[in-house]
Amino acid sequence: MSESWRCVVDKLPEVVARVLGIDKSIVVDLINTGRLKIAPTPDPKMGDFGIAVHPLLKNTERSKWSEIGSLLATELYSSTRDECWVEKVEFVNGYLNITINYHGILRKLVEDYFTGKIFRELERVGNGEKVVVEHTSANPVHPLHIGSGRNSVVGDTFARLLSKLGFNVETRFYVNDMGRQVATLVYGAKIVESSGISIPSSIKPDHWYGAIYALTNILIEKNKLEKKLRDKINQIIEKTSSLCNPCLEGRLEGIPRELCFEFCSISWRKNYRFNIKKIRDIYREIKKTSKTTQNPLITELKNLIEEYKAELSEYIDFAKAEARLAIQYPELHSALKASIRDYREAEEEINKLMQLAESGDSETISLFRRVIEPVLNGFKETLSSIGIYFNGFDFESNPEVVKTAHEIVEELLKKGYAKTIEGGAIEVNLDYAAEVNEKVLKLFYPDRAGRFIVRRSDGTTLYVTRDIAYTLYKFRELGARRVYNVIAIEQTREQKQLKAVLYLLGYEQEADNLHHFAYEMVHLKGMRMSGRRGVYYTIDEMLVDAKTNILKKLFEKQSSVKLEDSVEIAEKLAVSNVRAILVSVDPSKVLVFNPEKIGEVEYGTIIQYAFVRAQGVVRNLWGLEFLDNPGQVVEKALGLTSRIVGTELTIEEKKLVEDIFKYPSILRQAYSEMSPNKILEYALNLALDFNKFYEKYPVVSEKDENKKYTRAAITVMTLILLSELMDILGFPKLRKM
RNA sequence: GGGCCCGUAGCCUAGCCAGGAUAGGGCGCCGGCCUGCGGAGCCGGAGGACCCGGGUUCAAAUCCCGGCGGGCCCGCCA
Repeated sequence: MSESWRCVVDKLPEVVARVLGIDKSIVVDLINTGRLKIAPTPDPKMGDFGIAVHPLLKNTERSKWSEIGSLLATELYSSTRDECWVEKVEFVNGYLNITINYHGILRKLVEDYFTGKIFRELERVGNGEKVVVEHTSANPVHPLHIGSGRNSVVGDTFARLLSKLGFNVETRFYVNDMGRQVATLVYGAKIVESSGISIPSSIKPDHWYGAIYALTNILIEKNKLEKKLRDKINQIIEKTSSLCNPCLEGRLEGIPRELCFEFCSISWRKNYRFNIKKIRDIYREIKKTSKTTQNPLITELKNLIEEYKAELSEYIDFAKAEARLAIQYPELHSALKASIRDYREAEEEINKLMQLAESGDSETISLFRRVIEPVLNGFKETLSSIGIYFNGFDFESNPEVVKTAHEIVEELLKKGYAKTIEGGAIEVNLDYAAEVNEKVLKLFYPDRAGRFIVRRSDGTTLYVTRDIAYTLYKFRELGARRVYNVIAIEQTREQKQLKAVLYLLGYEQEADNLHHFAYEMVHLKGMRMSGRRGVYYTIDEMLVDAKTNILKKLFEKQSSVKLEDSVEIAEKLAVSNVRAILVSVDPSKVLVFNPEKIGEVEYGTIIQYAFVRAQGVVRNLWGLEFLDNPGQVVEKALGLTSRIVGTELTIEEKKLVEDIFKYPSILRQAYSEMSPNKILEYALNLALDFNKFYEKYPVVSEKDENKKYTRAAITVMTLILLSELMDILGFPKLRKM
């Protein structure tokens, strides 16, 4: 269809110039500047696409529009009918509506698709260029949840798309094995190990270690908060006590007597058991008083109590999380609780572990690796269940990369972009860099570029520093010509800093070819996820929920599918639906997901169903199984080319032909705009349009041979495209359902 | 305080960058349709201040300005 557009647009200037007696170049200019626009019509009855010619008629009286318009239509028709597959041109209130001869297009499509020309052309986009896609890269301290799942699916889908476009794609998982979070996990795991507890064979390792991490973190944080709360209470007691006498003696302006009594009550009973409830009562009174009084002592006390309340609610969150985990994992809870008594000791231990790991202490590094390994195995298991595999895992603690990180710091110092600041840390001044380097300026504009630390005062590197080194590794060691980092949008600043440093160090090409593929967060309805508290909705659970839902439906409708097949089918549909949900929304938008409604979002099922139906047609037509031998089906279909003649296409058929025509441009668009959601949307539309076509027009039993083979060709093209799209979307392919 | 992103029916979403006709889908809701290439479907219906207010234009969901609401970022964290 777009070829027809282009063709018509090419002819347009000459026709318009002739009819309106204006200069051809004016029209060309209007088209090039987008003032003359071409777009699909809102209703196929009006034609297939229309050109809005209002700007040309601007100076013409409205009453003469139809006269001139009709003339334009006739002239345009006669000069495009043969070359541009145009069947009809009509003028309707300011639009030239063009109806296409779909048969011409269909014949071309059939040839291009069945000879594979379309797919070969698409592979020339990448032309074998090496591209590294880093995705998932979740901290190995808890199982993959729906947020990391979005990363995985978006990244994997994009990588698959790049492969289809002929890029030589390598996917990498960056394992963070030396940060504070991992150190916390290792600290907890050591306690568990020394208590003689080993992982039960029935529990998936990432979930087990996720519980250890959460409990360790919770116990430390709780302990810390307990101490803070106690301090705060003491401060409140002190404050109120000091107010007691002055208040009673009427030396505090604007404070009611009742409040004074409350103050004193606290003061007088401070040597007995303290009643926490009292604080609430006082707070209520103080809030009332603070509305009428400006007394700074009251404001001070109010702030103090508000801080206390905030800390208390945080404490309660942790306590709840602890209680839940204590019930689920009693042995872990009691072991950890017995050992984590003072948060200062624990944090000291954790810091020690971090420093040892960063300094390259081989024993510590291997301890870290040993703890992380089972978690990574859990990740791999989850990911493989949704069809995601990596070409490699890169460890942050890799000595080579750490060494490069230090070299980068030296280089930055030498070039004058970084300097040692007070306290001994090394800081990069990007504000200065932005003044001398336009690329850096543009990267952050209109925001200030700012400064950031690349080496701590104790000599260790930071995440960004190591990330810079890792990026160079991707280009130099992995041989990437281009790199996509699928990383949460919240890390945009860090990704810019990384890019800026590449520019500053003279890696201009690498910086230009480094892309941050940013995606927004996933919010769960009715749940605030937090890895630190062990609250998350995991991919594993999501898959089970989806599967259960599908099975329930399957049994309700009493399908002809055999019982032993139904579980497998439900599993594959679950994978499709889960992947579809996670890729369905534009990456720049927050994805809100309600686990309760998992059975209601079934994009995957819809696509699978169309795929199964199309296979059914081929099966009945030629007795061929597409999944066993797609080549044979295509060959058979190619034989139809000569038999596609003459018949008028129905609206549903036209719609499908249009869809099929769009395929290459959709892939290119999804690639250049980094929006894999467009692939899903397109696949969904194709499936829906196919369902409508399928419902209305028989293929196998059609008596009119022209119609029959035309429809067969459309069906096979749809089948091939659905198959290609499912490759990209990472759906398993069903034969029956 | 500064910077970025998002705001489209009860819910979710496309369209916005490159302004055009009746704002496209899906879920949910209501009403129809099974001797069929498998009904996990199809047909029809109800349901919209395209967040608000200005501006530019023959024409604004789309561009510009100003608000409002939500999210994210501005660490010797990762």
